[in-house]
Amino acid sequence: MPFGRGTTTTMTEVGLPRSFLRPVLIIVLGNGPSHGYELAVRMWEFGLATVDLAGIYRMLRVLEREDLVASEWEPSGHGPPRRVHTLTEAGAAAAIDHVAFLRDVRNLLDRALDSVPST
Amino acid sequence: MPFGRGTTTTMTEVGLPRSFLRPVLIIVLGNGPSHGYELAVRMWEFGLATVDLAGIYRMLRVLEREDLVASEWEPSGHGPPRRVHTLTEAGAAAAIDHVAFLRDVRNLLDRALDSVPST
DNA sequence: GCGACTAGGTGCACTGTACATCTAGTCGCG
DNA sequence: CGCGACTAGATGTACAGTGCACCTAGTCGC
Repeated sequence: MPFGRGTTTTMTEVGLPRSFLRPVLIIVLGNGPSHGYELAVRMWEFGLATVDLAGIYRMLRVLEREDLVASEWEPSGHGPPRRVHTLTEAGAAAAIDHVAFLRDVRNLLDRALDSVPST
Repeated sequence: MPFGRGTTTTMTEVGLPRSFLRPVLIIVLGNGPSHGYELAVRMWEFGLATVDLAGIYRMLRVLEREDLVASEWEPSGHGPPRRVHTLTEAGAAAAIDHVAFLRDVRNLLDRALDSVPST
């Protein structure tokens, strides 16, 4: 999974639209603290189609301003220092909400797709 | 279902994110030609959370520029004339693609939600 | 004539995002 | 040592999408 600089990992297969960046980012952070670069991998595995590193870093700053995420620098001794992000309590609550949101979207799609005649 | 002027029908229940406006609009148009005002109702029934009339009219113009939609004015004898929109051949093909897209999103969400420990 | 309702549309400010570009750390190699 | 590859994070900018307020214009009932 190579995440080149401004790369946008355009998979041949489809993926979740970019508008899921925020919920997915919070949810994968619920699987344990991590730094942006690795979060990109997790999000990609989660099904997000286009994973833009720049967008992730920006979103992490936004979430930090909103107190859903806290971060601290950690020397890696194997490259530049990493900024490790953790969900705050509010963030963990948000994660639960976002999972519920994704579930709702899935259920809506289920119902909606039933009503579509064509295949 | 009252769609006041700049109304944004904020349902208490959740709904599909606004980023689905384009695919949903094309899909509901596949159920038969219609005018913007009624399309809003169909989209709302389809599960779209926030239905902004202004956004729909704008999107219809965009789709027309892209030759996915054709429109003609029709006097209604019961209010102002309506602009009735029809899918072009390319639009019908796009509708099929968009249904497939929604199906893919649902399947991705299915898999992704399985991997989430919490409930 | 006037207000309610239907239908369509514009203007504008704000947000989100893609893409390019930049900094800076480690490691391996000649 | 000097240099390139790789990892990690960040900014700058231009452009698209959207939310909200507002505007036009038709019919109908009073």
